[in-house]
Amino acid sequence: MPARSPLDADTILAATEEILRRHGPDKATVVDVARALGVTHAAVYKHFASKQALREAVTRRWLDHNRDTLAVLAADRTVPPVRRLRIWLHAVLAVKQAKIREDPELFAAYGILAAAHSTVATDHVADLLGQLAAIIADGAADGSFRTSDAEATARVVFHATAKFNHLAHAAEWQNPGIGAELDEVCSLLLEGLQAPASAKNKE
Amino acid sequence: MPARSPLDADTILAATEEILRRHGPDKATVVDVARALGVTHAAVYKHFASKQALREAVTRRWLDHNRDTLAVLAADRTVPPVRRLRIWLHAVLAVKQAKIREDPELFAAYGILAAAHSTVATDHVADLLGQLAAIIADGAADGSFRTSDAEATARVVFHATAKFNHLAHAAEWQNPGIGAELDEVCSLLLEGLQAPASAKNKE
DNA sequence: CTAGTTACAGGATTTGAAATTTGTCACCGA
DNA sequence: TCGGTGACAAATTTCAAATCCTGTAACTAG
Repeated sequence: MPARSPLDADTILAATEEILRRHGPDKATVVDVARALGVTHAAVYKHFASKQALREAVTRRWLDHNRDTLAVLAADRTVPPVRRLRIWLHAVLAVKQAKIREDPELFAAYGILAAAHSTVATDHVADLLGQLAAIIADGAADGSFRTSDAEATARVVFHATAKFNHLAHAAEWQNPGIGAELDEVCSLLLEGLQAPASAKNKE
Repeated sequence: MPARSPLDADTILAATEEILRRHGPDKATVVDVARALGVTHAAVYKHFASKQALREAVTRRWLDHNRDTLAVLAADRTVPPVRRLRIWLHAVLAVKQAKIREDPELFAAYGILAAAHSTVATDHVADLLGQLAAIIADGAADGSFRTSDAEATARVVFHATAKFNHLAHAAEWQNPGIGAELDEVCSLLLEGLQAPASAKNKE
């Protein structure tokens, strides 16, 4: 007797988030999720192919929200590219710091996916690189940045700020000085991006 | 009957390295080390206060060797600072890549220490920062770099190259493109360090 | 045909007892 | 007194049995 509820994917995702928050990513089971919904675990498998797929859907939800938040900053033409780049790089760090503070379990679930080489993580990086490339392209267009290839430059900037965007450094983001460190790295990178004509630094 | 051998700290370290290589850092025990030396494990504790101290001593040996290798590059005044910085940053990566290839178990032992917040790891970072600051100070002195504080700048450069020097990224160092990525980051950083007078990039 | 059920095989995880390891101590010989 | 030994308590690890979880399948109601 199913009693009630049509049980759509979104309802399952909400319940999964709740279970993840309560039990943490290691102890959360599909059976727990089903129990919270008042159905058998097989019902969940009608909507999601695997436990992995369920975890990915939950994480993708959060990452898509982040992507949209950051996209607003990246696309804001009222802010000059030099300043926009700095703001955006800080925001990338800030949204992750906020998640760790408010939803450590869900953040840990994200970490597990990334370690498992899920495409969810790599897709998100691709999204971020696209936004970064857009900022840099804007800067190249208005003459504030000197670059021949905005996408390549975006990758370089992303690598140079790995300490502030890569999951592997999440433990260090608790450190109070981390924002100032990012600021200093930004300053040096911006010097490089704005540098005139280019010195032959291969010398 | 001790039979032979005065058994000094160095002999124990050599045996420990061998055991670590054979068993890996998780399965290597001090009883194993003692057995390999033909003594009881209590004898090992006469020379090292704990298993942790033994692991640290083995790792410190390797790190000190690295430090010395890199110090030669850092102090080589025959190479101009701009080029020396690039070479040194590549060498930091290269020595770690080599260890992973040749001695994966010992490298893993290093990772365990770093995760345990041993001072061995932080001391080594301090050493590297000192070398980096020396290169940058040389560059400031001969006018190739513009900086008011070589040590602060060294920290910034180190953070910006975290992807290529921080243990957390060790898995990515297998990737064939990693050297080229570092090269690109170096180029951008060098542009920033060499940039004239400075643009007010706070704008 | 969709969205649920029960039943079940195979794989992971938990559990608790046994074994091993760590670290200490009293003692011993050169 | 230095460098070793054997015996030991406490903590940790191992291993096998039991349990639980994942994923599939055959079945059912609307």
